[in-house]
Amino acid sequence: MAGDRVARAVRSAGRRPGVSGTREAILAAALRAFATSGFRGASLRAIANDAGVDPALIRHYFGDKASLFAQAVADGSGIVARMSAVLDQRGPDQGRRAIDAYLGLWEDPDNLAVIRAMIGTAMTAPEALESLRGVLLARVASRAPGGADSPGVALAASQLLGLAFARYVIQIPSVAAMPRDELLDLVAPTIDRYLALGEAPA
Amino acid sequence: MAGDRVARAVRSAGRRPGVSGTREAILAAALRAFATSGFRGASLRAIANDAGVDPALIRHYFGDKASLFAQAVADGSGIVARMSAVLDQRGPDQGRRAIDAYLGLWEDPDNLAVIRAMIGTAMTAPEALESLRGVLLARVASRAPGGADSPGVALAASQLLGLAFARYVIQIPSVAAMPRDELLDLVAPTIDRYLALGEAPA
DNA sequence: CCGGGAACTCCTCACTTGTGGAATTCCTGG
DNA sequence: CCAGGAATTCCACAAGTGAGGAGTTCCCGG
Repeated sequence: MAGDRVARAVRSAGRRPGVSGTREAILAAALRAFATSGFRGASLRAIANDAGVDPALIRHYFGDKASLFAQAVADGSGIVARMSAVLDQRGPDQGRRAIDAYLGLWEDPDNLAVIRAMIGTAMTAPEALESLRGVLLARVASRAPGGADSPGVALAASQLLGLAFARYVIQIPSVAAMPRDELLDLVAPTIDRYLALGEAPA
Repeated sequence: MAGDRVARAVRSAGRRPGVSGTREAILAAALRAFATSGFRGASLRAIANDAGVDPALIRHYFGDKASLFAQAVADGSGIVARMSAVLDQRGPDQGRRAIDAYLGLWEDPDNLAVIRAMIGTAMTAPEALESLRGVLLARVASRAPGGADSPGVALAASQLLGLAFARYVIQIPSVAAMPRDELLDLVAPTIDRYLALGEAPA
């Protein structure tokens, strides 16, 4: 039997040659897992398996499960900035363009994973809610014309959120199946009206 | 020592005298747990403990954890009917009345628990998503004028959902702190416009 | 060229979870 | 008044969890 397991065998332990991108693979897998199973439901073993890696490596790189989550969300949270930046542009067809850009963000599977991870965890973990609100508000508040965070922008954001939720999460047929152009036509006036609230104040 | 543990002692096993309302206590505790921890995160032992009951009683009454969830949601899902009924009433100030009624539903802690349980679980458990969509659509589809489920009603629902989410879950300051009347004034035109879509088709 | 540290794997521990069986006490219908 | 069932408890199990220790292989700076 000693002659049997010659060289490679089980590839046992030890460092691999070359660069491996393991860290990034773990973060991506973690985001997927947190998005689809929530914080508690996502298991480190499943994440490691998805990343093609030993579970102990997660501990090696990130320590805690909570730290893993924080890192994964922070890593992918550039999309939060892009989500709120969507409402920055002004102009004649600002509503149409905002909705179009916003829906585009939700249609990217990677972004969807981040969003679902944040919202899903925010629903079940108070401290995650804190950080989510913090990140969202830091952006929203920064671009208010009047200094405070503007009701118009917030209402526009609420419509966009509800729309994306209905279309991509709950998947209500009439909204999920509607052609993009038609959706834009129907919802753009709403966004335009909300955004105009901040421009003609008292 | 025999004289010591006279009567009550550890209250060991056996049926309790009188009615107990245990079933209802379990359902209520389950709803709380699912709302705050999600489907996976809620443990049967924690639910039983919250209800002041032995974990095995859950199995006795409901069998599966999934069945428990289904029962708990179905039990509290009168609110789903009320949520979609909100969009039934027509008239001059239909938008205002719909928003007012809808927000009222979210402000009841019991209802909020059901909603959070459904949404939180829908985000993290595909099979729960199926049943959630089914329940919602059975109601929404039933009152469509054209026979199919109407885009106008669905869009109105998406705005209401996003609004409630921003106000009660994420708690964006400018939306959460806004007086009810002001909110109604700002959002009612949107709802009115969406609902009018179904009335003047081609 | 060699030694320290980084990358990586295996194994184990203590704990929690969902599920289920068996026993006990009480209520109620005949 | 008594038998059957309902309500309730304790105990046990197998599986999965997060955490951590110990060892192995490789890379790179001196």
